[in-house]
Amino acid sequence: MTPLPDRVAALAAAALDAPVDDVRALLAPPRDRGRADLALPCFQIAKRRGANPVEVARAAAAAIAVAPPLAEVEAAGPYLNFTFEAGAIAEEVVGGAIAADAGYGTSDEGAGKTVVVDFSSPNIAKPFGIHHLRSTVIGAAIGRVLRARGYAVEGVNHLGDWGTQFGQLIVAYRRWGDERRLDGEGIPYLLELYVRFNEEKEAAPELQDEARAAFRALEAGDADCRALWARFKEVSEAEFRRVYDILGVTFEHFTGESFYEDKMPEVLAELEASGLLEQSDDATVVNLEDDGLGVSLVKKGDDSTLYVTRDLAAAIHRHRTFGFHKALYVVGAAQSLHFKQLFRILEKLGKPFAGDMVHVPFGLLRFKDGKMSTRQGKVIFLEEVLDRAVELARKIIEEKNPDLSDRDRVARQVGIGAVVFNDLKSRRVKDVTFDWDEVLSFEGDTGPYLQYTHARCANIFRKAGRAPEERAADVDYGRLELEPERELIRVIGQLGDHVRRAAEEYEPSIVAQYLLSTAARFNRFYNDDRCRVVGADPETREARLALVRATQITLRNGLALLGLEAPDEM
RNA sequence: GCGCCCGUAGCUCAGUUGGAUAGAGCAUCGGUUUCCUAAACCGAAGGCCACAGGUUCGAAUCCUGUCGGGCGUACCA
Repeated sequence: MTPLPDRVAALAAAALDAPVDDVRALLAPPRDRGRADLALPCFQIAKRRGANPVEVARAAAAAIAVAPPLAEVEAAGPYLNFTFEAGAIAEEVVGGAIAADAGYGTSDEGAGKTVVVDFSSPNIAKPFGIHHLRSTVIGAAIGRVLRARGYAVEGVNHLGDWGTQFGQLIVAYRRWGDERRLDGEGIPYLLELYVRFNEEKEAAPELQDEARAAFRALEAGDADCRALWARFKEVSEAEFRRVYDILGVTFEHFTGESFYEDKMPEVLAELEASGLLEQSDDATVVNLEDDGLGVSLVKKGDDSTLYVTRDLAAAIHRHRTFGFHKALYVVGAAQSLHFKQLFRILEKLGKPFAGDMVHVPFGLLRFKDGKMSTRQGKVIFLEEVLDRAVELARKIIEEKNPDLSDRDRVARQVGIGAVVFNDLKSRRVKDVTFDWDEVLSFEGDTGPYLQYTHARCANIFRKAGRAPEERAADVDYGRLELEPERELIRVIGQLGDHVRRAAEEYEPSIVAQYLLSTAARFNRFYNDDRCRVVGADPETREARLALVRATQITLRNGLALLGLEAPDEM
């Protein structure tokens, strides 16, 4: 059956003598106040024919025959408002959501297309800090949203496992390292060495030269340096995998920067052949001054490589391997220039896919008193944050629902949900200031609020003595006619639109905000005495159970896109 | 200096791609539980949408400029 908005667009287009597509594009749910389900602003259409929009709306309203599924067509000033019969819209939205179930909100518009998502990408030998959560959680959510739109997604963890910093670490370890402490303490010990190196470097600048030499040796294949590097990497990956398990984040590929080591000579040769390389102060650069992008250093004075060199190799390799539709880089906004340079160089190399590469930036995580700095040891370990959140969730459960059978599991779901949601709820470009109170908040616009709302839905089914999956044969959707019900139905009907926008804009917060408004609508319904489910007459009860089920599906699917679990009880 | 990003309630943020009277959460004050979990709900208070111009029937949204903040600006990533 044709979706209701399309049918309205057809009716309105006929009455207005305007193209259906134009009308369909203008048709939108009105802002909260109105009662109508859809509204059509008539300004543009009126202007095109030099008429008064108020007149146009009034004439159109008179010309449209009000027949099911429409209950009312009204001209409100320059707007044309449409209201559906309660049963028609409820059947389409609620019935549709229940029928689609896990598929509700998805689409196949990306079928046959592959998107590569480069995200998380922490640096080896450094702790997985709270600041890595941003790329990890945002990138993972973008990947899930794209999959929901039908795209094939290749998630790549571009581990920072190559570069001068390993020269630094090798130097630090050779000078001050202690085998037993490395064995026993792992990453925190490596962090200690890294911090010490950066402190001592202040007084002894020659240390930096030593570090560059060590990295050069590493790149040249020096056995000793290799062994140390492999050791650092092994210690780090163990910790990272633990964190990813906790967050439920997976990758198709764990190809770090070192993976491209043997692929860089080819790129450098291609750059050379294209005449893009210049010598400048001993270094090898690509000059992008004409594009207003400065110069990009592809090789240092000592011939060792840089970040951009590896990213060029990675981009070419990825296109060769995946033939991607888009390649996304979920990396902090601070690296905007780097990506502009990278994409521009690919363009200059004549790579046809250069235009399909997208930097998806996000804002900096900062402390109240300034920037987070690994070099100074100013980091908050992600695991500490998660542990505290889970601990607090456990405490709250013991207070509010001490009989809950699955306490540990739910505490984990809720605690982690709070931390993850907190990072996804605002537009990603905004800088965020780390605040324990905010991260550990479970009330208001939070993940636990959404999870709690979902649990309420599940609880209604328990109270009704019904399995949520069980479907009544006949539901009289016309019973859903009270205002709180109608508003809940309207919002449920918009999941797919919001998933689409989130995919188009690579913006998980669109889903997060949508879920908050869905939960708010449901809770209003839930708290309204007129809308009680279990005590209602049999017909109304069935209809409301269907509405609760549709809400539950919407919340559960949306939470899943963000990487949050949806417990049935908490 | 130049480039990119941000500026909406005391604080943290939404604002459906330019539409109707700018909305939430937190904090403050007041209320709701013999009734499906109060991690909730209802109400009060809180606004020069940084500022100034411009485009438009219409601007928080688009353009220009100013101010404020953040980030970046070659041998780190």
